[in-house]
Amino acid sequence: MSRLESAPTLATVAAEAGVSRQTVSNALNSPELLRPETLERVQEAIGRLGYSPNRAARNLRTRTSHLIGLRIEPAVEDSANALMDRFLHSLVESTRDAGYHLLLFTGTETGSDVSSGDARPLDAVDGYDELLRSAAVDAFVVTDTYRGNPQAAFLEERGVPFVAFGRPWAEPHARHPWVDVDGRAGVQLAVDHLVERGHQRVAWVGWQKGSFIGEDRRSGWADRMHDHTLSTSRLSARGDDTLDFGRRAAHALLDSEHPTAFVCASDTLAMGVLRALDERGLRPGRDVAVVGFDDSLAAQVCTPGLTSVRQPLEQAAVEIVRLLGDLLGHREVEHRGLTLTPTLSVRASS
Amino acid sequence: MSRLESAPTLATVAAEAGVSRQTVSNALNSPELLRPETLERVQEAIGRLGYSPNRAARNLRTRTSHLIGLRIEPAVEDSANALMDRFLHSLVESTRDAGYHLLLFTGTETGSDVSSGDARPLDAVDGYDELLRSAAVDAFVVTDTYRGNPQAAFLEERGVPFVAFGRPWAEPHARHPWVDVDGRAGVQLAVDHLVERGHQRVAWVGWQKGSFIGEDRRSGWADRMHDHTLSTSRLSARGDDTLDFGRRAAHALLDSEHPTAFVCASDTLAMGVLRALDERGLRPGRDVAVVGFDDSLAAQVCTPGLTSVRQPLEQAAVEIVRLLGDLLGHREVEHRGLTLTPTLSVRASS
DNA sequence: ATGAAAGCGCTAACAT
DNA sequence: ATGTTAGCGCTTTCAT
Repeated sequence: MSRLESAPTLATVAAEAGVSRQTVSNALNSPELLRPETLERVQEAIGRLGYSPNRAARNLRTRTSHLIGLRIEPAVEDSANALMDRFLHSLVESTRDAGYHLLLFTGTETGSDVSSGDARPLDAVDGYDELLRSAAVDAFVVTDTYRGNPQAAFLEERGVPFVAFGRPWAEPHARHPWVDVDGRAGVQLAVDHLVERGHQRVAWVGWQKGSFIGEDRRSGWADRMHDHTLSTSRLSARGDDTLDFGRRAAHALLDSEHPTAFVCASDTLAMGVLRALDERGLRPGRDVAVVGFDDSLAAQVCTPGLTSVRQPLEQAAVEIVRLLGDLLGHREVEHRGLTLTPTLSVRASS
Repeated sequence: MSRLESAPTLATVAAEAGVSRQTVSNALNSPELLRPETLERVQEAIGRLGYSPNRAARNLRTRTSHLIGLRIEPAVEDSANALMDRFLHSLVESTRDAGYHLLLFTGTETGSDVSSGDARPLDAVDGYDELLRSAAVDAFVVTDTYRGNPQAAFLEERGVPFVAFGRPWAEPHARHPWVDVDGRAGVQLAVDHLVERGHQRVAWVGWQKGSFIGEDRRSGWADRMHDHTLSTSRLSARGDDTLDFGRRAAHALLDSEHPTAFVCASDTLAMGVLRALDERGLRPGRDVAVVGFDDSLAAQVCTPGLTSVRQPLEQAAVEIVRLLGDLLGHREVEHRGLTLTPTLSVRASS
C-alpha cells in the first residue's frame, strides 16, 4: 500500500528541510528553540510531505499514549437510560481539546463456552488491569460508581491516574478526584416545581434501599416535602428500575393515597407512571403531574413531553477532562470532588 | 509511582525464567515454537511478575496499533435516535473479541470564536487524516454514510482499511466492504403487519427527497402497498426528521386522507404522529396504528409502546469486525457488501 | 540554535 | 528449540 511505503519520518522531513532530525523534533515540540526562519522551513517541509509524527514511536519514547480508557457497560434495553450518548460525545470532545483520545473497552466476556463452567462473573476491575500494565492508556474515566466503586480502590492503590464520574459514596475518604451531579438538588427542583403548581400530595417512585444514588435522590424529595411542611407518609414506593415497577407503583399509590404528582428516580420509572395513568384514563399534566430524572430522549419525545431533571453531562465531561489534565500534567488538582447542579426540563407532564 | 518503576519488560521476564528475551517473545506470539516445559516456565515467570507486553513498543515494531477508529457525531437532542448506544457497545465487544480496541474521535470543532469567521464547516474527512498519518489506528469503521460517503472515497483512495456501516449509495462501484440494514425490507415488514391487521389506507411519513436511505425506506412502503393493490395516492408526506414535522404531517394527512395507519421513516417522526393523535383524541393502536423505525428506547418505553422496525445492530457490528479482520489479516474478503434484514418489534401502537 | 548519540521495549530475520 | 543482532521512529541528553 502506498501509504505505508511513503510514510514520511523525522528523517525524511529533516532531509527535505536540510536540517537534522532533532531540529524537526524541536520544531514540533519546542518551536521556541528554533530560529524563526528555520522553523518556517521545517514547517513547510512538514506540510509538503504531509508528515505526522508516528504515535507508536512517540509513545514508546515518552511513555505516554495520550489515550484515556473508558469502560462502557452493556446498553440496557426497555429503559429510558440513554445518558451515555450525551456524556460520551462531550467526553470525546473534551479529551480531543486536551490532546487525548478516548479508548473504549468492556469487561471480559463471560466466555462463549458456557458449559465449561469457568464463566467468571464480570469483575468490577476487569479490563482495567490489562490496559494499565500494557501501558495502553495514560488514565481512566470511571463511570459506574453507583454501587460504591471497587475500581476506585483498585486504581488508587496502584497510583493510576483516574477521575470518577460519581462520588465515592462508599468510601468517603477516597482521595481520587471526582465529578458528580447533585441528584438530591435535582429532585428538590422537581418538588419545588410541583409545589409551586399547587401539588401537595407528591409521591416518590424510586429504587430499592442500598443504592446510594437512589437514597440521595429520595432524600431530595423527602426533605423538600418536609421543608414545605407536606407529608410524605405512605407516599413512597421503592423497587427495580423498570417500566413495569413504575407502572405498578403508580397504580398502587393512586389506589390508596391519591397523590396528585409523582417524582421518579429515573425516566424509566416515570414512563411506567405515565403508562399507569394512561391505563386509568388520567391525563398526565392535567390530572396528575409526573417528573422523571435524566432528561432522556424518551422524555423529550414522548407524549406528552415528560418533565425531567437534566444532568449537566457536557459540563461534567469538561470538568472530568480538566481534572485529568491536572493529574497527567502533574499539576495541583484543585479539588478532589466537584458537584454540579442539574436543571429541570419542564414539559407538558407537569 | 510504583507501577512505573517496576513495570517488567521482556528482559525482566527472560532473566526470571532463565531464557533469552526472544524466547519470551515467542512464548507470547508463537508458543508452538517452544518446548512445553520451557513454555510453562516462561508463562510462570510472566504470571509471577504480572508482565504485559508494552503496547507502544509492540506497535512500533509491528506497525500496527490494534486500534480501530470510529468517529462519533454529535448526539441529536429532541429525537428518538439513540442507535449509537446499542451499536457502539456491540462494536466494542466485537472488536475486543478480535483483539482490538475502539478509539473514538470527532471532527474538528468549528471553534468557540464564532465571530472570527474562520469557523470551518465540519469536513466529512475531518479527523481521519491525522489518525491515519500518525499511524494511531489500523482501520476505521465509517458510520455516517447517509448522504453518500465522502470519507469512503478519501479512505479508499489512500488504501486505508475500513468497513462502512451503510451502503455506498452514491457510488455503486465503490470497492470497500460494507454492511448495511435493508431499510426497504424493514418497511415492507411494517406494511405487511398493518395490512394483516386490516389497514388499507396506510400513510407514509418520511424524509425529504435526496436522502438515499429515506428513499429506500419509502420504496418499501410504496412498492409493498402496490403489491397489496392498495393506493398510495396522496398518502405520503415528506419533511425534516423532527417530532414537529411528524406531528404536522399526521394532522394534515388525517384532515384530508383519513389514513388508518402510519408508517414512519424514524421513531422521531412516529413520536410526532403519536403526538398528533393525542391532540385529536385518537387512541394509537385502537383508532389509528403507527409504526416507527429504529426501535429506539423511546419506542420501547413510551405509552403505548411504539411498534418499530429494529435494526440488527449487534449482528451488524459482528459482521463489520469480521470484515475488518479479513482486511487486516490480508485474508480474502468474502463479500464487498452485506445486507442484513431488520425485524419488527410489535407493540401496542399497532 | 543546531547536531550527534543513545535507547525506549519489542519482534523480524537470521544464526545456532 | 533457543539465542543473537538489528532496528522500528521518536525524544532526551549532552555537545557544539
